[in-house]
Amino acid sequence: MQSKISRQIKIKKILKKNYISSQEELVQYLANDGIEVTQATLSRDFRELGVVRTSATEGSKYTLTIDESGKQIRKLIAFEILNYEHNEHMVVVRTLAGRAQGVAHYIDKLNSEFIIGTIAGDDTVLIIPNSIKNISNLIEVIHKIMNEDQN
Amino acid sequence: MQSKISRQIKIKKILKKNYISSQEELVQYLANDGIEVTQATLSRDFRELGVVRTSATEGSKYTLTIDESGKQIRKLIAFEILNYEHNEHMVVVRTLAGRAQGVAHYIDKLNSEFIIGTIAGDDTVLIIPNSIKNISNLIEVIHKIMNEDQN
DNA sequence: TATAATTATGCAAAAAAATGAATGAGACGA
DNA sequence: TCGTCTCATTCATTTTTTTGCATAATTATA
Repeated sequence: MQSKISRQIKIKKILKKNYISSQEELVQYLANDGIEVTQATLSRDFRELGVVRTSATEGSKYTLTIDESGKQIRKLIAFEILNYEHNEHMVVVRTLAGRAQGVAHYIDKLNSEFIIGTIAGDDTVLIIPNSIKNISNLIEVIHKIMNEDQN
Repeated sequence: MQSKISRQIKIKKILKKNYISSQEELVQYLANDGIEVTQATLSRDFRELGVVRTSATEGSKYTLTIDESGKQIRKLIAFEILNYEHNEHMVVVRTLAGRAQGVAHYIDKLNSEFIIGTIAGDDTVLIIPNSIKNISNLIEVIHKIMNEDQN
């Protein structure tokens, strides 16, 4: 029996390549790969991975959503952000090298009313508030992201 | 604050702002923030976070390395990569939306002899081999990254 | 080199996460 | 409405991870 993460990696691959329309079906696919799990576990995996049922031409199938709502993504972002600073006009977030684009993308997708845009370099994200009056609200948003750890 | 991840986030912040030259010292800082841990735990945290002792002007201090060797980064990359495909000339890796830059950065830093460069869009990384003869070696590298989960 | 200071690690306990079995909940067609 | 199918959830259990303590190993210092 492999680890959870390797099972989830496998799930991503299978969903990408095959037409899977029920969790039980995926149980079979995984079994063929020597991974034994029950439907209950897949239900949880799907939630964590952000898998959704989409209606295809023939019936419906499961697809990977590339959305940013998964719990793992949130943890990931928290890990990537090192710190932040701000002045009266904007907030600058420092990230691990090469991760700024990803962090900015996540922040964009939050659709926060306080943010009108982000710009990302290699390890720096610039966040522009909709008003300088909202800098503090904006900081609160960032702070929350950094301390993301509730399950 | 209780979880490991939030403690490590805090550690990153503290190291960034303060001059910490021993693990015991950090124990104190954390205690001031209401986080109680022992030196043993910090020793392990440092390894996981890639914290190193650097010699500063006055003595030595601990610094965050922004390197790509940490175990957490490897797991993260494996999570971000969805799949890959290739033709005779190159390999194309698909990632979660907005994560391609980060993945490409990681791949660059591998300094693989088989890779002469990467180009990243939003969710796609193009990897160019040093020779078309090495496509298979290159694929092996990618494959290994995707299945990164040994502890 | 000897001593002190600091960090890493083996081990056991505690805490947290993952999992399966059973079952509840919801959708859908007969 | 009833029965069927599928997914989500609860509960109990197993497995894994985290952690502190004690101490070994290492590093710095006199």
